Amino acid sequence: MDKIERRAQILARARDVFAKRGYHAAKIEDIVAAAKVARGTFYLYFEDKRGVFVELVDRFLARLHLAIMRIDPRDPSRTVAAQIRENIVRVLTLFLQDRAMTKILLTDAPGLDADFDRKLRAVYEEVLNLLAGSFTEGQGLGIVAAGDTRVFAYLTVGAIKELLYQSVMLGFDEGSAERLTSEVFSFLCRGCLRIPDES
Amino acid sequence: MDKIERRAQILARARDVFAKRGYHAAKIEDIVAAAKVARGTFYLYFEDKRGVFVELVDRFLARLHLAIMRIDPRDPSRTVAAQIRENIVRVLTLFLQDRAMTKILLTDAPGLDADFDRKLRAVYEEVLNLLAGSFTEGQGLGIVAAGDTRVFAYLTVGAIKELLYQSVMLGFDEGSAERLTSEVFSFLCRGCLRIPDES
Amino acid sequence: MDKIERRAQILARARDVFAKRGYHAAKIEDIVAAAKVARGTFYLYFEDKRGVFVELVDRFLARLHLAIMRIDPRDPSRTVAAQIRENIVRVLTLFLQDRAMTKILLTDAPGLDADFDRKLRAVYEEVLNLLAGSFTEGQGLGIVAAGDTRVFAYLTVGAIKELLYQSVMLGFDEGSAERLTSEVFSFLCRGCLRIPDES
Amino acid sequence: MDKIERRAQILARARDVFAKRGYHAAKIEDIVAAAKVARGTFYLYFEDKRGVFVELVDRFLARLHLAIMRIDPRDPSRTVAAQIRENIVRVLTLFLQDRAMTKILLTDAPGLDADFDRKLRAVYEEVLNLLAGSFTEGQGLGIVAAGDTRVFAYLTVGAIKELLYQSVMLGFDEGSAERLTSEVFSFLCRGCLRIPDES
DNA sequence: GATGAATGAGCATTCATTCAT
DNA sequence: GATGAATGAATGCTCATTCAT
Repeated sequence: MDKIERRAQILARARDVFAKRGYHAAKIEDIVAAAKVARGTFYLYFEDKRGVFVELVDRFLARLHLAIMRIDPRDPSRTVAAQIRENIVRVLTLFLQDRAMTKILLTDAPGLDADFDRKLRAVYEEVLNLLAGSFTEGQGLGIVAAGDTRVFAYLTVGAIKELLYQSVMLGFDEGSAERLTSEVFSFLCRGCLRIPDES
Repeated sequence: MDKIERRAQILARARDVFAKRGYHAAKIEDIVAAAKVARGTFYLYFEDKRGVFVELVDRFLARLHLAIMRIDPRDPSRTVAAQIRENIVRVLTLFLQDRAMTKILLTDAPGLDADFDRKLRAVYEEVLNLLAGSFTEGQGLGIVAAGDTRVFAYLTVGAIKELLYQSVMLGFDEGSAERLTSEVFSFLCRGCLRIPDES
Repeated sequence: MDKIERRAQILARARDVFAKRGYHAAKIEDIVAAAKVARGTFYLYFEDKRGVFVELVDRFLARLHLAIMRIDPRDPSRTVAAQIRENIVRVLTLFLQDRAMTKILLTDAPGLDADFDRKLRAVYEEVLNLLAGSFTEGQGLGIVAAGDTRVFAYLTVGAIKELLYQSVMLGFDEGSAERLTSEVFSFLCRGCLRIPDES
Repeated sequence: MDKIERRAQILARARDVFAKRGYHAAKIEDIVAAAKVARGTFYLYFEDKRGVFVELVDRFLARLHLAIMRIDPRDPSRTVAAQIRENIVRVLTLFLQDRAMTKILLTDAPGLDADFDRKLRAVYEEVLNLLAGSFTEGQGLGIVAAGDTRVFAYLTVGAIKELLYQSVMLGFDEGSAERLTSEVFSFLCRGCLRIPDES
């Protein structure tokens, strides 16, 4: 087993342990036992416990980044609606394909420490800005409701995060991505209440 | 200062410390220093570190419980819409009035340990069932869209949780409850996209 | 309840707690709870935890002292044998009447700390010297076997201590003193083996 | 130094510390200092403080068990008297060779906690039963005096325990085993008093 | 490189003792 | 005197990290 493989092995087992036990309850002991390497070997490949954790989250965030594509209203080949759905389906699929990382990202990553929180918020901010920006742009095109687009972004992201968390916790399979996308998309288009909104 | 006050004092300072540092980084040392009591005094009022934490969360959840009231479609004095808005405003106000607890509940409470997680999920499940049940009832009355009401519940709760978390992190004041309620209510009624939903 | 009584009350309850739990496992909390006085009251009557313990042992040792009377071979009214038997019966009765103190003296008193151990050894030494001295005297009178009288003293005291300890632990009642005295006396006179001793 | 040696090293130093200070006054700090290992190393080899202590006692009790051999009255090669003397000499030698363990066993082991006390009593009971059984058997063969054999067993064991304790405390050397055996054997055969026993 | 034994700083918790009321 | 809340020194134990082999 070469260095690359060994590193990947530790990373993957660390991910499982973090997902199962949570960052604090996960002991280096658990990780090296799961990865079938010696304690010292762990430190040959990673700076420290925080190091593996951060790398796991960073890698996943990078993939998340790739999954989110800017909507182009002028794209002649795909409607805005289609592009939005594609984004949603890509994001849901990414998360549903990696349950462990979903759990880690949603429950352990925030609160690790001040430094990491800052970085996480920066990434999060970027996603929110992209989303809020798109909403603002969409308002100009008449395809987004009037209102505080930043709040729209929070509500949208929160709705999806919760759906993902519950899906992963309750064990929805990844095939659900399509169905869940429809539900989310509908929710974004028309909400769930059919009550005159006088506000 | 009598026992009740002293207990409240420690509880309040522990809350601040947990909110600021997170459960694991919060040391008993920090708590007693903040509460200006001796180490031993802390253990006079609470079983252990977990004990204060659990009590803080339990108390807050109890208040949350009181803030959520069942919607009565037959109430002649208040429309369903008004009742929903009142619920939302009560919940948002509760959280915005106690930033520390909001942070604790949203980032530290899940992941404390298996036992507490179970309890937390049970409470959460109750809220979700109430909401999903109301949605199902609402579908019969024609005031809730067709679809998986459990998913609606996840999306709704997630949207509100995220909004709250961001509000608290970014420092929105509690006066925002009214405005945020309007945004949430609109979102629930009409979503945010104005795109034909062919799904 | 006056001071004397209160003091006696605490002393008696402390004795029970020490006997039941042992010195280290006995908490001041247990003692004051058993004596039905406040924590602070305990310290009005006794220096500290060690203080009560030492007083209990001292008092008991004083009574033990009184129970052991020098054998007078010239006493015309009582034979030596009778005097020895009386000593044994008095000692056994004293211990059997106060099970708690028996347990405390035999298991907790030695090992309390270096200082107390010294004192205890001094008392013990006195008893041993008295006994060994009597044995030596007895050798002159032909009523004690030849041999190291100090060793005789150890063997005698040890035999009685163990018998007492077992009697108390197994719950012999104090009425057994007479019977046990006969057993001990016989043992001292003739041993238990009927084998020619060629040594 | 390999694992076995290191373990033995800690065990031996812990024994010395327990013997010198007593179980409760012995701090982990003292043990690791004496063993010249780090605090954590101690916990690498033993469960906890109670763990080392129990292991020390268990090991010693196992050796004690081996030292005590059943008397066979039909053995043509050795008289009963010789077998008894051999038992006594083996037991005395074992204890006199390990002063620290003698002190630990006699003063610290009883009273550690309820669980250990139970185990200890069980071992003790076994020895007593063996002894009392032998005495009963001996009565049938006419080589043991009439009387309560269980009491004989208590008296015998107590006499030896005390002799050992004093020997160790006062620093008799192990060469004394032979002489002490003679004294004990005589004591068991003929007692120490030369007074007509009319009981 | 790999190993796993060794390290020791760090922390929660206990409990004898004090002292303001 | 009596009370019991408050105190804080003391200590067992954990676990991330290091380093000799």
